Amino acid sequence: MKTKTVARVGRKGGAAAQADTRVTLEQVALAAGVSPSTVSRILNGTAVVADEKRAAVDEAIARLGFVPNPVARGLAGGRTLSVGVVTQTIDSPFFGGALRGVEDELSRAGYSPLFVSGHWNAAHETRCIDMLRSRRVDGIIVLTARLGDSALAAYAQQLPLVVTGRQLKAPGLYALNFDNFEGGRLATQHLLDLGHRRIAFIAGDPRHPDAKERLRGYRAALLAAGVPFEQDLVAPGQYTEDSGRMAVERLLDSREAFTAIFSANDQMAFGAALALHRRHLRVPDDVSLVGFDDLAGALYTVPPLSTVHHPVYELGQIAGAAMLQLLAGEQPTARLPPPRFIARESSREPRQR
Amino acid sequence: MKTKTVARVGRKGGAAAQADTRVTLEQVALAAGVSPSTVSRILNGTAVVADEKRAAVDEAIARLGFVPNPVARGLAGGRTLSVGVVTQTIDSPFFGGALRGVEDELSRAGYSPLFVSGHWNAAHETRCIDMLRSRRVDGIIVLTARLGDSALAAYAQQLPLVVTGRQLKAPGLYALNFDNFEGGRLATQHLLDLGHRRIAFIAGDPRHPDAKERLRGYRAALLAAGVPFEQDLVAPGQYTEDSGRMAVERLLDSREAFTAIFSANDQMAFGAALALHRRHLRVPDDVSLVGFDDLAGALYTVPPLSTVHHPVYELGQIAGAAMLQLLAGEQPTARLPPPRFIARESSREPRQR
DNA sequence: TTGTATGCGTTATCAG
DNA sequence: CTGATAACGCATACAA
Repeated sequence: MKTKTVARVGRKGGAAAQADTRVTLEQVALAAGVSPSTVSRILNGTAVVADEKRAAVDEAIARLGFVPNPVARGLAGGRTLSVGVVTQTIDSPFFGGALRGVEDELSRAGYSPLFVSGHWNAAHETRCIDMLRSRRVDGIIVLTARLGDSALAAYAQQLPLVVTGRQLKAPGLYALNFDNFEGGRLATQHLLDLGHRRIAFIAGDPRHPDAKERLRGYRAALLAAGVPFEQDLVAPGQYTEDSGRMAVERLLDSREAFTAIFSANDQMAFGAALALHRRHLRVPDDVSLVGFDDLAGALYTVPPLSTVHHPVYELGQIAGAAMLQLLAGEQPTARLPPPRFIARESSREPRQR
Repeated sequence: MKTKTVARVGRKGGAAAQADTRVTLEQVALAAGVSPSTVSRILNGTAVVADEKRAAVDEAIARLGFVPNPVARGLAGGRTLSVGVVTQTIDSPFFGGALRGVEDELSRAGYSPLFVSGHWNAAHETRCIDMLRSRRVDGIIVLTARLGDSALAAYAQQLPLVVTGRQLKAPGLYALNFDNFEGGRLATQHLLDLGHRRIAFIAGDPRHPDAKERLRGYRAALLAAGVPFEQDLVAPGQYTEDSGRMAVERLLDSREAFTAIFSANDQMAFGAALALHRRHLRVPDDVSLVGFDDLAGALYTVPPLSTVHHPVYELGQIAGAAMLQLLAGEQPTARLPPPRFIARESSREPRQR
C-alpha cells in the first residue's frame, strides 16, 4: 500500500488553504470505486464506459474538485495541450491583434498559447523554436518569420506548423497568406482615382516578403494607369515610425514633386505624418497620405488615416483554428479575407496649383 | 534491460530527421558511464561530483545534444521553470512594453512566461490564475488586476505572486506600484506653470486605483496653486481612445471654458486630439493637451504629445526580476523610478484673448 | 467493458 | 561523493 493519501502540506504552514486543488486522478478513482484507467478513459473519451461508473466518476470529480495535471499528462501522453507562438515583438501594434486571435481560438479548445519573441532575427527564431520544442508544445504557429522556407519545412516534419506571411506548401505545414499585392494595388488605385499622378512610396524592408508584394502592387497599379514608375519616388523604410519619418524627410529634401504618399504600413505612415507636419505640410490638403494594415491607431490619427484593412485578429483566429485542425489530423482550408481599402480623411484629390 | 534505446521514428516516415533532440538523461548517463542521478546532480548543481565524471558527462551531453525535458522535470521536481503572467489584453499598447520586459528578464534565467488575458474581468482573472496553477507555473505575475487584495493575498499563500498597480503587503507577495499621484500632480503642475487656470481632466475608470490616484494628483496640484477644483471640468472616461474622444465632446458641449486638457492616459488623449480636430480646435494653439503613460505612439501624434513618462518596460523587467528573487527565496526590494514629465509639443501657454 | 502493469524523463531519498 | 530505487500523475498496451 502506498502512502500517497497523506495530505500534502501547503507552503510553510499558513492557514489551511481552501480546497487544495492537488487532487489526483488516483484519488478520484478511489472515491468512485473504479480503477484509475477508467477515470482516464472518461476524461479522454478513449473508450466507452458503463453509465453507472461514469456517473460515479463524474460525481467524484465534481466533489473533489479534481483537475487533471497537464504536466503529468504531457509526460505520459506526449501531448501538452499547448502550442508555441513565435511572434517578432510581443508588443507590436501589428502582431498584437493576431496574438489575441490566436489566444481566443486556442483557449476555446483548452489549448494554451506559449508566446515568444523572435526579434526579427533568424538565429533567435531558431532558438525560440527549439525552446518551444523542448517544452514539448504540440505545435507551433509562426507569425511572419525571418526563417527560410526550407527550415520551416524541416520543422514541419517534426511537429505541426502554421506559418503566416508567405506561400509555402509542405507536409504538416499550413501557410496563411494575406494578399499584400492586391492591398498595395488598392491603395495606389485609390490615390490614382482621386487624380494623383505623382505618388511617393515608402517601402518596407525588402527582405520582408510582405513589403515586396506591397511594392509590386503599387507598381502594378501605376502601370495599369499609364503612370510611369519613378525610382526617385520610392523611399526605403523599415516598417517603424521613425523610418517613415526619415523617409519623408529624404523625399522632401530630394525636391522631387509629389502630391500623395503611400506608406507600406501604418507605422511608417504615422512617422510620415509627423514629418509632414514639421515641414508645415497639411494632410490631406497639401499631401494625401495612405497607409497599410489599419492598426487600431489609424482611427485616431489627426486626421484619421486612409489605409488598407489587414484582418490581423482574424489572421490569428484562423491560424489558431488551423493549428487545431492539424492537431486533429485534419487538413485546414480556411483562407484570409481579401484586402479592402478604407478611405478616411487623410486622402483627397490633389490641390489645383 | 529496457528497450528505451530503440530509436524513435519521426512523424509518418519522411526523411531521416536531423539529430533527433529526443535524447534522455538516461542515455547521457549510459554514454558517460555514470548513473542517472549523477547526471541530474551535475545539471542542477545539487551536489559536488568528481571532476572526472563531470567532464565525461559534459562531453556526453554535448555530443548527444541532450536537452532536459521540462515536462518531466516539472513532474518530478515540482518546478516547471515557467511563470504565469496575467495581463488584461495582450495587445494593449500599455501592457505590451511590460510583457516585453517580463519576457526579457525571465528568459535570462531560463524561465518562460505564460501570458494570459484577463479581459478586465475579475471572474475571468480567477479562471486564468486557476488555469496557470493547474499548469503548475512556479509563480504568477499579475499586471493591474481587477481582483481584490484579499483574493490576491490568498493566492500568494499557494505560490509566489508579484502584482503591479497597487500597494499591498502579504507573505509570498511583492507589490510594485507606480506613483500615479505624483504623475498626475506633475502633469497638472506643468499646465499651471504655463499659465493655465481652467484645466479640464479626462478621468479613467474610478474602479481603477491608478485612475483614482491620477485624479488625486490633479486635484492636489490645483489646490496647491490656489485654483479651485470644478467638478464640471472633469469628464469620465474608460482609458480607451473612444472614451477620450467622447469625453472631449461632452466637455465642449457643456460650454464650460477651458484652455487645457489633462487626460488620465495617453490613449484617451489620442481620442481627445481627434475630437478637438473635429471641432476645429488646434493643439496646442487653442487647447493644450497632456497625457499620461508616454506610450510609443505619443511620440508620433501630430503634434507629439506632452505626457508623464511611465516606465512600463522597466516595470515588466522589475516584476520579472522580483519573481525570480521570490523563487530563489529572497525578498525583492526593487522599486519603480519616480514619474517624470516629458514636455513635447502639445502644450504651451494659453492664448491671450 | 474494466482492471493491472508499465512507462514517460526527471528529481529526491535513501543507503553505501 | 555515488548509485539504486522510489515517486511525480497520468495514459495505454495488455490481459481479463
